[in-house]
Amino acid sequence: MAGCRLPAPEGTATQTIRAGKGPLTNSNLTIPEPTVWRLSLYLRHLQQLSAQGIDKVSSAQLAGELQLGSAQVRRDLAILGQFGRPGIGYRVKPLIHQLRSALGTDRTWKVILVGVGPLGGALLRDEVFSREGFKFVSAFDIQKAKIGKRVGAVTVRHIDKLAAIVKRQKVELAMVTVPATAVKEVVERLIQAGMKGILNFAPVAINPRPGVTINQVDLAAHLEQLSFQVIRAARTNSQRR
Amino acid sequence: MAGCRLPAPEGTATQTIRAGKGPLTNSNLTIPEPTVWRLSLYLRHLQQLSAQGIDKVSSAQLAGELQLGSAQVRRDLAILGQFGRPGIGYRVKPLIHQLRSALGTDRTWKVILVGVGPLGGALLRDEVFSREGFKFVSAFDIQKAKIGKRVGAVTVRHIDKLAAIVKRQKVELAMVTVPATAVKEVVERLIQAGMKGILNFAPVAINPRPGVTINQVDLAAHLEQLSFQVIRAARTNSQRR
DNA sequence: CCAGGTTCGTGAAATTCTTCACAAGTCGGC
DNA sequence: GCCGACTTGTGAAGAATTTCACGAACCTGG
Repeated sequence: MAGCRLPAPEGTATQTIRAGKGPLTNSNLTIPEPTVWRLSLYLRHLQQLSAQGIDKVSSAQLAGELQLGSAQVRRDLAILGQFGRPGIGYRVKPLIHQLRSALGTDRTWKVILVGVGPLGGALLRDEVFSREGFKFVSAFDIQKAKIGKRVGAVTVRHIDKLAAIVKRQKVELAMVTVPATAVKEVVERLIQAGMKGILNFAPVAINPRPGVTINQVDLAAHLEQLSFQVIRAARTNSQRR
Repeated sequence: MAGCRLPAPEGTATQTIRAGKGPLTNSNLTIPEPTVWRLSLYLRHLQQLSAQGIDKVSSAQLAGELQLGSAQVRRDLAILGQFGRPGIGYRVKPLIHQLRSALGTDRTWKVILVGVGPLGGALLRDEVFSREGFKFVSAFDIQKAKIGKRVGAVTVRHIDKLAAIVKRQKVELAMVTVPATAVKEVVERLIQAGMKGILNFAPVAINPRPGVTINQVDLAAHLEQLSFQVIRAARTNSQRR
């Protein structure tokens, strides 16, 4: 999170379904940070609806299922352009397409993973990523014993091969699942190799470089948030006497 | 940074923590949601500093390392009570203690995990959780082949034993790493068993029950956020001509 | 074609969160 | 004991986000 609130010109596909009315295509709008996060939520949920054969949905329905306000849903979706139709709701398929376009997953991203421990291995095997447009092209580790092994769809290579492969294949995203002590060096290598985005799973803060986006996934923090909320719930309950 | 916002916007309640004077304390203050998330950040970073033998730190220093404003750091920490000393900064150890107290990790939480696939196995083996006060007491799966195996510190049991063990051991938190199709049923069982907090790793929205906190960790969403930011960075760069 | 029931998009209000800016506490040196 | 350099905590201002509430679009059935 940090101070990451940059302008986000949203000038994507101009596919305006509506006929008749002026094609109010989206223009240079900055998408609020909290909204971007919710876009992922919407996308995920719409995909489920789509899988169930549902082809239209109202803001109220989405809101109910995702525990949000309907106005919020409408405001969020309106940022992508006019997709809803009054009296009808949103058509699921086009909306999914538009969300992917906004998030950047309307194409395939090449991804590498560094650190094939238990967590790294699990991520390599998880099909959810390829389903969403992220394709592992290689994995790296420093332990000899792991080199050459096949995990998920890729073969583990020695980390010294990293730069070469990243450059040859023009990989733009990386997931880092190495021990905390190794993170700094690995990230440094990745940046040198020209990586554009890095997802770090170790609880270590990295000072960023211009032109490179570094995000962190802190699993312990997720549990802490849960613990906090559980306590809070208990407290407010007992106070509600 | 990463998990900026909570994946699942929960019923925004209010937590009260009281700020008195001395070391302990806290009372009726509602902690803003974004702040709670940052508290985890601070905690993680302070633990690192502490491990390096550093015993005091200023808001400006923390802010620099975590990419925040110093005022924000001070405002956040001030919620816990007066811990800083003008001219000095914050003492690391007590601050850690206070953060853990606020987040609820000043004690040990018993945790179970349901769904011992690759991801579940990785989580069971990850020591970061016990380091932060979360202790796995058992793991469950439905596949016969896995029952009885030892993963990390626990033995895998059949899911039918879930309710009994949860009740006997008074487990309050659960991590769910089962396939999307099974989530609903598993969550239902957990709630029946009296679970207080549930962390769901499948990309499925769950409708919450009163008294139970359900949070979601959506790994694909984290990648999507990264992809979005990378695109945005590229765009703003090219526009800056 | 109208009436009644829905539902979107969006100004404007309300709320929440962040940043500014400064009084006041703390330290070390002399 | 006083000075200058630092640093916190916090009112107040500012910015961002959410929510309200309403006009207009849209469908169905008469």
